[in-house]
Amino acid sequence: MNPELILDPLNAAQREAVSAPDANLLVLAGAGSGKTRVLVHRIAWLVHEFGVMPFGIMAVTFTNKAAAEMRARLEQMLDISTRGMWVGTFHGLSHRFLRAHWEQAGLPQNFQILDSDDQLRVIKRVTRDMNLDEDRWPPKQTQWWINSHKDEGRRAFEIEDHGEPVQSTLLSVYRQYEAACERGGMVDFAELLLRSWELWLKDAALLAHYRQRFQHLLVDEFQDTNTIQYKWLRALAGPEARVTAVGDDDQSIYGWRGAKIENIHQFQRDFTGVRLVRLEQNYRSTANILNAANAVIANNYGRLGKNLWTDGGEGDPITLYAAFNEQDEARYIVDELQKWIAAGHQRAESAILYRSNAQSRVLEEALLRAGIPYRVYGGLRFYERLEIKNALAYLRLLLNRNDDAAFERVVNTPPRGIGTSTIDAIRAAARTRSVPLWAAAKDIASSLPARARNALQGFIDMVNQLQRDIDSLELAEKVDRVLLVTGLLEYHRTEKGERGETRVENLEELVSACRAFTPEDPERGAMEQFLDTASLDAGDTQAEEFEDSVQLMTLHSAKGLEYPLVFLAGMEENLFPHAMSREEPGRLEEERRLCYVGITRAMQRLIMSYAESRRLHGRETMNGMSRFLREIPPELLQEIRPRLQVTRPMGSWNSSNKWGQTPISHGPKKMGSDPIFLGGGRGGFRQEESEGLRLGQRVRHPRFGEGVVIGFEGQGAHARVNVNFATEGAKWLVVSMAKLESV
DNA sequence: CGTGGGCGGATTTTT
DNA sequence: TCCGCCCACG
Repeated sequence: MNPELILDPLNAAQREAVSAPDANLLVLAGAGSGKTRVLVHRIAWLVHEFGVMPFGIMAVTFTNKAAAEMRARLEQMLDISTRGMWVGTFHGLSHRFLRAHWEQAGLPQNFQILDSDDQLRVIKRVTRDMNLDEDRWPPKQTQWWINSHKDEGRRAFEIEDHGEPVQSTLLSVYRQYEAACERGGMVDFAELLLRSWELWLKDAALLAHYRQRFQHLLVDEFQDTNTIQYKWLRALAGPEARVTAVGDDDQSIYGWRGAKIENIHQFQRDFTGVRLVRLEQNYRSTANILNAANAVIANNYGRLGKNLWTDGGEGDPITLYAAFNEQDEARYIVDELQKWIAAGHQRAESAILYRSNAQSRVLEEALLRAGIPYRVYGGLRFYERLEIKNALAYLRLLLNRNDDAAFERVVNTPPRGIGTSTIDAIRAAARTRSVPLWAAAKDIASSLPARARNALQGFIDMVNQLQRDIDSLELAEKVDRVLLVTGLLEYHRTEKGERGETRVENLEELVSACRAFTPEDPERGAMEQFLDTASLDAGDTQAEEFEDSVQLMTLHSAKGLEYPLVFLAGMEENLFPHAMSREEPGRLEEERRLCYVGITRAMQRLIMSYAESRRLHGRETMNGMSRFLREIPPELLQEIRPRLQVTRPMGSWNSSNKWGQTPISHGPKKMGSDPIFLGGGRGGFRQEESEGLRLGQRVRHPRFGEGVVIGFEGQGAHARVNVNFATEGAKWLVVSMAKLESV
């Protein structure tokens, strides 16, 4: 391959990165600056210019989606096979490594991956077994506590027990949890990384082997690495390997789950001769959008520094809509969407982004009313669904009877008369004998009362028999049989309502997924490998919605995506920045980065909105516009309903918040000066009030007194009326909200 | 064993 | 307000 072909399509900075010397490299890639492209071309460059064997390259990403995309683009670009190259997530690669070295890692050959749901179940059980009050020791929190230690690379034995009761207790749960995983041959997500790393440190020969092999490591989204991932990388790289780290400190939004933005700084200290290249030219957004993003992020401290620019045009101004309440906001968004669609655009080219999932409901209702198809991201993913988890648990139990999490899940699903007392007895026996639940169940079955005995024995026999029956079948047939024999399919089929229907469909989908599955490792069974995929991959690549629809998602899930039209809804204090993150400077900065991420998703048109009044947790709240809006230069913003004054809904209006705390009085300069926005009426619009107004009619307004109607604009709930007041002069009012009485 | 009412909590999410 | 979870009841 001609090296020029690799560099040709790139700009100067991209070229510099791609053709940098074969040494450590840090690429600061701004949003929309062609990050993935640089990564892929860099690999091509390594292969074609430096003669690196694909076999010696490892490329690490955070999500399976990113890994798949990288692989696809590599294969398109490189004219040699990418076989032998390791491309995957930290977890996926660690898993691969542990499968190859299970014995050295001290794992059973058939070890199984525990997803967070399973992990929670195990922790719940441990908590109960320790006779801890679940209200005082919520398993969710314990899970979080354990995981954050593991993400930092700390085992239970490494944590010092200060004798402080809370910490002591959590620590012993951690220990018990580790023991339970050990017994069941279960490995949670953090464990994959931790154990790989420990094995490298422990086994010098093994580490040397991998270091020898992978002389070239590339890491995407470097700002999202957590401590154990960084340690993992450092250990594997050693002093010799050349590491290319690509990331953007301004897009670090996962600090709350352990990502260490500092790693990107630390990288320059820990690795020798790191060359730094900044990618600042943006190919995605208009200048107005980029300038807004730059202005917002400039308020953060300690950045590595970066300024996005484009050689494209200014584009449309950014629209800011000051909604009366969340209903009004939703309706405005729907109106704008309809205009957009009417102008011949695809719905799928637009996205509505929000800070928290709870915000989607109102938006969905408005879209539903307008008959606009939409898709909400972030629900339960395929492999997380109850019926799928049930089916997978059966498969796991078939492969490994020691899998307690699986046992607990299916022993009485579908219900087969194995009640809590029986299960408690099994648990107790398992605990006293320190054996897995399955073994304990077998042991105590005969000593149970007849009914329970039969039920339990029936279950045990069924699983054993099933294993023999499906032994020679193809994966999909195996699963099909399991669904049938265990009664799972029938059970979900008889669930009432639509729910059962979808569940059966999902189970059928599972069988098709099995049919489509190609195992990679001939040494291991197909079902084992399928289960690994199910644990490590959320499965959201499949079942993509086909219909052209508006995309709804949180700001977090929007990272990495782009849309010609983007709405940022709910730009209010306490919502965004979220109340939980406002106090600490560090967390506030992360919110600001999130805002930066949101703004830079927009390609052509960005519409931001906030609600003066929002119903939240059953309360009418008035949060005021987000501080991030104030950080955008006013000349970039076009306020759709600029207001000179704000009145509050009658019930909550009081003079103390009339001026000083009214956001608009500190807000950006208004463009133009015409209409006046007036809040009025509680919780919505009064359609009937917009009727019966005619030109010349005398009306009375609660604040402005009497006046004469001198003009109309718009229709329906958006209709506005121009009233010439005796004392205040002419003002535009939104008919549906201003409490006008005819005189 | 399944459901319905009462209660408390209510960012963000990948692997 | 609304949703999910827990417990009590049928």
